[in-house]
Amino acid sequence: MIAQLYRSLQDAVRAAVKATYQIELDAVVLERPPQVKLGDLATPLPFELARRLRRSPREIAAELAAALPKVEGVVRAEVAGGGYVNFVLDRGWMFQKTVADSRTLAPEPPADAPKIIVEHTNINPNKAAHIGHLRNAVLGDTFVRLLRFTGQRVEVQNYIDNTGVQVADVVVGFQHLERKSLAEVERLVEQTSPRIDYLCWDLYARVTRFYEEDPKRLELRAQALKEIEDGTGETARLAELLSTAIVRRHLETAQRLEVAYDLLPRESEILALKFWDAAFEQLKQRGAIEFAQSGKNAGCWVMRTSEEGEGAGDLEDAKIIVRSNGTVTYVGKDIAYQLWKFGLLGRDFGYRGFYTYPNQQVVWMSTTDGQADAPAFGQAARVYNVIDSRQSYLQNIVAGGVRALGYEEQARNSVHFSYEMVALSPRCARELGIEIAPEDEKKPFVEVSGRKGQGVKADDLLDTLEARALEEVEKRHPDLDSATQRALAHKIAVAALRFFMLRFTRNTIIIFDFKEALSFEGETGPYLQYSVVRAQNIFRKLREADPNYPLAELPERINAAAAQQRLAAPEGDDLWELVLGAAELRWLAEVAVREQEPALVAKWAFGLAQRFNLFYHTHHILSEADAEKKAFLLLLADLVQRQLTQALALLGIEIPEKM
RNA sequence: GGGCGCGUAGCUCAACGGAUAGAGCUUCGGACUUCUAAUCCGAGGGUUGUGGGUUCGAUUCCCGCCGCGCCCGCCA
Repeated sequence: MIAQLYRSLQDAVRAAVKATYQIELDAVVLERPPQVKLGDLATPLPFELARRLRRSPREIAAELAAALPKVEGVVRAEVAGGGYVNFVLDRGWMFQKTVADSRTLAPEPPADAPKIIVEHTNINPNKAAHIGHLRNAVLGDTFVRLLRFTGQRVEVQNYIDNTGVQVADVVVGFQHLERKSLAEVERLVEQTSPRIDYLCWDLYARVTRFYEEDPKRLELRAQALKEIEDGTGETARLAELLSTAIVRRHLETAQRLEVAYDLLPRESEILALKFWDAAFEQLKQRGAIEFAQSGKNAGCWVMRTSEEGEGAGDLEDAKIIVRSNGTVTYVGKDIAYQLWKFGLLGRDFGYRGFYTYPNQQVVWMSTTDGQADAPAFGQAARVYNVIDSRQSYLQNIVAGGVRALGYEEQARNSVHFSYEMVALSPRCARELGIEIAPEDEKKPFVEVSGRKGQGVKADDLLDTLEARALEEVEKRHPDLDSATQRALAHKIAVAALRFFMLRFTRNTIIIFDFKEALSFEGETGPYLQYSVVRAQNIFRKLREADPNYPLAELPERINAAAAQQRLAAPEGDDLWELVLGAAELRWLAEVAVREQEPALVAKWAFGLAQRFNLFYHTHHILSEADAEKKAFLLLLADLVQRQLTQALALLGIEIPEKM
């Protein structure tokens, strides 16, 4: 609700400044005063104007307050502190508007609205998903939810590198370490214990050691890679079998966490459908890449890394796109893929339905031929690539490639949604039995490494969380049947995990530690769920005690004047802060999208839950004797419950029926 | 060597250039016959790495230094 009010207030301040001082402002800073007593919104603008006008900030603040045009919802503007203008909102009006807003669904975007593609997860299909992948998937999925909530049309892609060296490595493992035939691996893929992604987790680490023992064995990898890229023959079949089976496991893991995708584009189709050839032609024609005649990059096609202009980038520092043996690098394929996302490649994948979620939503996968009834993919107006910050150099090259082709707008809309990695705390590494190399002894953390098999597997962590949650549920609800208990424990575990991944801002390295990740108390997902469950319990008890209580009539019954009476300062300050918090949801979601920072939503939701818990302790609603006050408190609890439930849905957290 | 990032309470983290730098955890003390305590209240905790600069105002912007991390491959 507060979003429109922010905007109209900013416009009003801008108008007042223009009318009074003939100054055009582009942005007006609005903030929350430190205490609600001082007002509900404030601008420090007079300080800034004081310099330009050579007058005291307080004088200017007074003039601005007087010159402010009428803004609906704002009762008055006043001078505060050394020169702030503080705004006081109409509490009753805000309450009524927020209640109405919380009961209104945002309209679906039209089918031809500009499309946003979010690419996330992108786990190599050669091993189980680990906590690093989890941060990527949870950040990406939450961002998708935020985009959709703010009215955007979104397509979610999870790129599958099914023909790369990592898949080649496990293929080498099966062929040369395990000495398994294709038929034998087919049986392994079907079995549930050990599941194939776990089995490959260990095998991948063994293959790494196998190479280290004798580097000549890397020739086996090169040979396997060549056969996989070629796409025919037994080795390619084995790679296809393994990668597809592991992708299925990854989808199931993601599904446990409420993470879903629309499309799985695969590298095998990028190769088979000659996406690179199309991109290569464009890059050569527009001079975006150059053939190095001499120097260390002789025989390669390279792209200059610095922008045009005087530096112009040295050919020696340029990034190799095509090797001297004529094969394309990973970045080259990535440029082709990026061009395809914007509909700039002039080619398309075929598509087939690959996996169906319980809600009947289909995940599509790229193929060479494809189904006629497939939806239209790609053709995005903007692309977010959710990839950790270690790849920012390569992401810059991808966007640079798009720009070098003359697609300036698409280059600007190629966004690297960057975040820091998840690492293991030294204690955690010890608990996992990871040997720490002597030179790494003093490091503050241990990097997760799929190659070395060092890390916490996503499903293991979720299993542990579910077991912990189940203990708590059994303790509190011994009467419930086992299936119900498990369902509750699952929701709580997901909340703990997703919130843990979201409470850190993007550029904070998460140093993973079991003690913190397994907590259900304090700043955690279960705390938030518990707050909502408490609100729900009030209404459940009310229905039990008084089935005919006219809940549906409350929004009509509590008009602005009635709400104002309850919220009036100073007695109503605490309740008003709760209303103000609840009103911020949509505004906050917009900020989180603009800043690409899902943690803002997590922090905000936690703050609102804290205020609600305090409210819950302070006001015992059901025993309230004053019927009108009780009605108001009920509607307020209902409002907060709705907004918190919505906020948690944005974080991918569901509300258990009981806790 | 070059590029990017980080350094805030004992620990883990917040804080669009604004008012008294805030949370959680930990520690200590208190609140359950109640809408279930996965909760709440109170206390303790800070030279925001360091030295300068810009500014009415700096945790935030700029520069130097110290410490730490990541990236810089004809790997992906």
